[in-house]
Amino acid sequence: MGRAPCCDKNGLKKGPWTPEEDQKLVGYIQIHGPGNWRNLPKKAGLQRCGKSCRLRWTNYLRPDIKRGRFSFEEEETIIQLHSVLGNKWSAIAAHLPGRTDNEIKNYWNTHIRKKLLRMGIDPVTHTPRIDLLDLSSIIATAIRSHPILGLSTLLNNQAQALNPESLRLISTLLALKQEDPNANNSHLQNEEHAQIQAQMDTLSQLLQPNDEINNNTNSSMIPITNFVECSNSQENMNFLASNLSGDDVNHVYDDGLKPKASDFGFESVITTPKSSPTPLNSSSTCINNSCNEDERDSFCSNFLQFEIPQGLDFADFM
DNA sequence: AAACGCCGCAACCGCCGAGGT
DNA sequence: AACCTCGGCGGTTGCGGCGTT
Repeated sequence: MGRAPCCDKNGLKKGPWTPEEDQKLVGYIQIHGPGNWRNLPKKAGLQRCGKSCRLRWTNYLRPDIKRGRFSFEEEETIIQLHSVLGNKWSAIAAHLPGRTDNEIKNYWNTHIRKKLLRMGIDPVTHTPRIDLLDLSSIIATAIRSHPILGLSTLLNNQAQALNPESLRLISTLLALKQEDPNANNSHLQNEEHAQIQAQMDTLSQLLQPNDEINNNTNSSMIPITNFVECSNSQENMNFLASNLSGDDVNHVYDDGLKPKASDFGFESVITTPKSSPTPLNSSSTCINNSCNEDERDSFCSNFLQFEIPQGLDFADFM
């Protein structure tokens, strides 16, 4: 059993603060400073416990608190710091002037966490989790939107026919690829390459029986195995990412600006594979002006590896 | 217009560590 | 060493606003 809550004492008010209470608290602190929180409410004429007063002050009334939406830079910083610090909200807040730990925690739980989950990233470990992805929609959208695969007709008509085993195989394949996102196929170990090839062959077979239209449109098709055989895994992932849709394209940060094209690059967040022939700002990737938030989410889901920002001194965190 | 469900956020709760006695 | 107080932290809750049906 823990200590009894400090608010259990008789007559102490709980719940939302009134403007009058705020005024009393601010007025008292402006004159005397916070001092002893336990004694403060009595001296300030408040029917609150000290803890409640402290929380109200630190999370809401403090004059240096910055309100409004988190900027893209702040969001990026939170994700970076969280990948290093975990749920150390106060430590994270220390690097975001004007933001409280409570505010950051709320923002994490209501926005960032969900976003990461949507991207297939484990919000605890910050690593891609293929089991978190809504693979059916990803694959469906990707294939539907990418004519070079020649599977658009197949999917338009038979998306439901993609059985769970097919999707499982695709997920296995993607997971394999994600183990070494920098790897060019030519660099794959023979064994790994054979494993991927085997997966793709099986997938092709699984797709085949349902692929009536496939047979009618053969002239424009390339084998599905080309999906992994194209220049490298980076392109495969970009291809998937580039075909995802989202709902936050018009997101406006509190600086009044829409995300810039460069924002979508997550330059400081993502480790860009140096071997990639397709730079993040290339027009052939999703990183362009027409890219929306979910697209960049999806992009991150495949490549998200957090770099330590150069400006951060991690001695501070230890 | 009403009912319902979802979401975001302020506030609360319980625990912990530091410091004092 | 044991106990107590206090401030701080992270997890959770509950209410109000908003959108949808």
